Amino acid sequence: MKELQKNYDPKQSEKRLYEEWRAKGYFKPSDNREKETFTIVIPPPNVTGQLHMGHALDETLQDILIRYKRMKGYAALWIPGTDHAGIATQIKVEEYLRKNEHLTRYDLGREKFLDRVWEWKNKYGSRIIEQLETLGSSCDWDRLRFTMDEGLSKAVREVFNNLYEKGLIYRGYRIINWCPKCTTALSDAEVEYAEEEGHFWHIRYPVKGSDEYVTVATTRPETMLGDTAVAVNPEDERYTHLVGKTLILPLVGREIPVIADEYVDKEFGTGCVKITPAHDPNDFLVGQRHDLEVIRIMADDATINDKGGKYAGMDRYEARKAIVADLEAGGYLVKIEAHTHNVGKCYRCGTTVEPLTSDQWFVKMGPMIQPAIDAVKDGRIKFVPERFTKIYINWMENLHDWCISRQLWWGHRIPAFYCDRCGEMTVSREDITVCPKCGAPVRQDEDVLDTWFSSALWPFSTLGWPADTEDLKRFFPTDVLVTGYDIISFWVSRMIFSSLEQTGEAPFSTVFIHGLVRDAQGRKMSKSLGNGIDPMVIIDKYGADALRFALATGNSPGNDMRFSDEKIESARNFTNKIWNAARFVLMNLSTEDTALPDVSALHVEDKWLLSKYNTLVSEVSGNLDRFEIGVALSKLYDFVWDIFCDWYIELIKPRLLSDNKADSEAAQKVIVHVLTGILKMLHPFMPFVTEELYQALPHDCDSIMISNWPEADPSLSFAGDEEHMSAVIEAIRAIRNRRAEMNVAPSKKAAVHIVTENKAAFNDQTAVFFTKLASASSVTVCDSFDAEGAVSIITPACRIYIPMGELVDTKAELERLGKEAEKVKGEIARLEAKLGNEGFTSKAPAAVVEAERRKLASYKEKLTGIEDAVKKLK
RNA sequence: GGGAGCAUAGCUCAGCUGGGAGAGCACUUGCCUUACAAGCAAGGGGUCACAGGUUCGAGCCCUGUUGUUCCCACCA
Repeated sequence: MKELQKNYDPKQSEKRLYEEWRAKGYFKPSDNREKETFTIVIPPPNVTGQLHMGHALDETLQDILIRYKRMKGYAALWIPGTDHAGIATQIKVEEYLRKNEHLTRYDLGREKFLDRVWEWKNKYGSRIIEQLETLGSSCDWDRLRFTMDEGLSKAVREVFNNLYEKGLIYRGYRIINWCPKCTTALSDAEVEYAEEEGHFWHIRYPVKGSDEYVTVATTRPETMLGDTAVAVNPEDERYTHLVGKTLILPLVGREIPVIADEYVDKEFGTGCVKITPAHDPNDFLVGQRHDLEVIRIMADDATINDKGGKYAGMDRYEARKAIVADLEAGGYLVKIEAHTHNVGKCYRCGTTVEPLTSDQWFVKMGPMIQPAIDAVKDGRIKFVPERFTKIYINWMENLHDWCISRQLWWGHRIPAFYCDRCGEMTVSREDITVCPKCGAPVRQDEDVLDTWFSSALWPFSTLGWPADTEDLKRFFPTDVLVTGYDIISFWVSRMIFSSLEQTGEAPFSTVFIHGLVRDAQGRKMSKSLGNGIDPMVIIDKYGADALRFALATGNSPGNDMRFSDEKIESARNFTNKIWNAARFVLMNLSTEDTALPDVSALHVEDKWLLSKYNTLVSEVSGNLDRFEIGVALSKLYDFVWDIFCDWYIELIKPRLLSDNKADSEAAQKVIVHVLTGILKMLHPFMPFVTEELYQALPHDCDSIMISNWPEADPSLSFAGDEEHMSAVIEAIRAIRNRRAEMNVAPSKKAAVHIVTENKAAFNDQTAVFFTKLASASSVTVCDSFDAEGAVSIITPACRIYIPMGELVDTKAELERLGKEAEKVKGEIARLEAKLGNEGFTSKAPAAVVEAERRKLASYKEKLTGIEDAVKKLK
C-alpha cells in the first residue's frame, strides 16, 4: 500500500490535481442527457481585479454546491466569467496613464484609449482566473465568458433594442447623479450616502418693492445662483400673504417668485425653501409642478459655469466660500448653524456627487417592477435566508427609473445613431453609417451603458442568448445564484427583471445569500484600512483546502463572518487530521478486497460506527440541500475527529494487531468503507486532500470528483449495538475520569471488575477496550463484587470496581459518592416531576415521553448503584 | 423616518420545524499510547441581554425595553 508522509503538504498536491481534473474534463457537465442539470453562473469578478476574501467565500460556496450536485449525479455546470467593470477599469487605466505617461484619455482619443484598456485587460484579465483555479473552483473553463465578448455584446444590443421598441428605454433631460471626478452620470444605486458635518446658512431674500424679506435655510448656498423660486407650505399662515409675490435673488439680482408647495415642511428650518431645479432632485420635481425655469449653473467638473456671473470658473466649494462672504458683506446672511446631513458619494471614487440636470438614457422601471416582485412572492425565486425577500421587495417597490448612460469610453456603446441633418435618431441592432430616413451620415451616441446593464443579462447571455443555443435550452433557467447581500440591489434584482422581460422566465430558482468576510476585529476589509487578508497568501501558507474549510465552517446564510489566524490554523489542523487518519488506515491495510464483510463478521464497534455513519450521511445531505453549509461541515468535523479518530481507530487497534486475519480484515473493510464515505462528503469542502487520499486508498473511480455521493443504507443501522457501544464508551470515560481525579498515572494499570446485567454490551469482545483505553490490567465481568478497598464507579449500565486499596481514601470516597448521589437525586426529582405532570405525559409526543422515562430509569439505576457502594464502604 | 440583523462559555460563533445548552480558540491537569504534539486523555467555565406573555415545557414562538450593526429614504 501507498506510504504517506507524516504531514499533509498542499503544495505537493493542489496544482497537480487541478491540472489532472482539467485535463480529464471533469469540470465539464456530463453529456448524458438523462441527467438532471444543475447550473450556477459565477458572479463575474472585475476582469482586472484581484481575488479578495469576499470572492474566496463566494467561490468556495459555489464550488461546494457544484461538487456536491455533481457527485449526486447531476449534470453540473458552473459558468465562469469576468465583468468589464466600466468605471472601475477605466479609472485604473486612466490613473496608470496619468502616472506613467502623463496622459489623459482625451490626449489619446477614444480609439487609442480603448486600445490601451484592451491591452490592460489582456494583461491582467487572466490573473483573477488563475486565482480562481488556485482555490480549486471546478468551473467549466471552456465556457469562460466576458461581458464584452462578441456574443454578450450582441445580447446587450438585443435587449437595448427590445426595451427601446417597447418604450421601456427612453432618452430624457432629467436630474441625475453626477460624479465630477469620473465625469459621468451614476444610477441611484451607485451613490453611497455618508453623514457629514455641515452648516445651515440662513439667508434673506428681499421681497420686491417692500421692506419685507423671507429667510431661507440651505446647506448649499452656492446653488442659489440657480434658484428660480422660493417655496412655502400652502398651509403655513406665516407666509400665505407672500405667495405670488416676487423676490430679488441676492448677489444675482434676478427676480423669482414665491410659490406654495406641499413638499415644504413647515416645521423644518425656516419653512421657506429656495428652489434650484437644476441641482436638487426635489427641487427638480417642484420645478416641474410649477413650470419653473431650470438654470444649471455648474459645468461637468463642478465648477461654476457662465450662468454664475462673477463666480464663473470657481470650484463649487470655492464658490460657496465666496458667496457666503458676499452674502455677509451684503447683510443677507442671518446666521450659520451647525448641521449634520447625508451627502451622496460616488461609489467608485468617493467624490461628492453633484445632482444636476442632463440628457441621459433611462430604463422605465414601472412595468417591470410587479412581475419581478411576483416571481419572488409566488415562489418561483426563493431567497436563502428568507429574510432577504423582504429587503428585495421593499427595494423593488421604491425603484425609480434607471439611468443607464455613462459618460465613459470603456463599455458597451449605446446603439443610438443621430442624424444631424434631419434630426432623426435611430436605435439599431447593427451599426449604421447613414440615416435611414434621409441618407445623411449619422454619428453614434458617445456614451456607454452602465456596467450593470450587461451584468443583468449574465444568466442567459452567457448561455448564448439571444440565439436559441443547445446550452440555453439545456441549462437555462439556472438553479442557484450565490452572492453577497451587498449587491442584491445592483445585480440580483436587475437580473430578475431583465430575465423575466427578455426570456419570460426567472433566471434562477434560488438566491443563496452570504455575508461579508470581516477581519478578526469584525471590521470590513478595505484598502484604506489596509486590513485586507489576501487569500493567495493564505493558500500559499496553509493550502486551499484549509482556506475553504475556514470560510465554510460556521458559515450561516446571510451572516457576516470573521476571518482569523485561529480559524485558519484550526482548518489546517483538520486537513492534517484527515490526512493522518487515512495514513493510519493505509498503514494497516493488508487486503485489496475492501468490500464490506457480511454482517455476521461485524463487531459491536463496527456496527456502532456504521450506524453513526448512516445518520451522518443523511444529515449532511439534508443540510447541504438546505444550504446549511456550515452545519453540514461541523457535523463532518465532529464525526471525523470524535467518532472516527478518537474512538473507532482506537477501538480497533487491538484487532488490527491481532493474529486473527479475518477479524483484522473485517475491521479494515469497515474503516475503509467509512473513510471513503467521509472523504466523499468532505470533497466539496476540501477537494484536494480528499482526492489525494481517495486515490491512495482502494478506489473504484478515477477521481473522487466524479464518484458517487454516499447514500444511507438502512441495512447497516444497528440501534441495539449502537446503544451497547455507547454504554461501553460511557464506562470507559467514567473510569478515565476517576483515574484523572485521583491522579493515577496512565502507566499504572489496574484490574477492572464490571458488575452488570447488560451482558450484551459488556463481554469478552468489549473487555479489551478497557485494557486498551482505560488502563485496565485485566477485565472481569461478573454479577457481584466486594467493593471494599476498591474504587467504585457507577454508570447507568454498570458498576465498576477497581481494587486500588492503597489509593482509596474511604472518607473521601464516601464524600464523593454522597455528592454524586445528590446530583442524581436532583435529576430524578426533576424527571419524576415532569413525568408526574399529566399535561406533559398526555400532550408531549410519545417518543419524548419515552425518552424521559428511560432517562429516569437509568438515573435510578445509577442511584441504586451509588447507594450500594456507600453501604459496602460503611 | 422606514426596514432588517445581532445580543448564548474569557474570545469568535453554531444551535434545523419549541423537549433541559454545544464547537473552535484560550485556560487548568496529566500524557511522545503502532496515524496525527498541527496530537491524546481529563477538567473548570453559561440566570442563553432585560421584562412580560403563550405552552405540560421557551435559547428557539409573541409583545415590549435596552444595547449594537447594517440597508433603504428627497426634510432643504
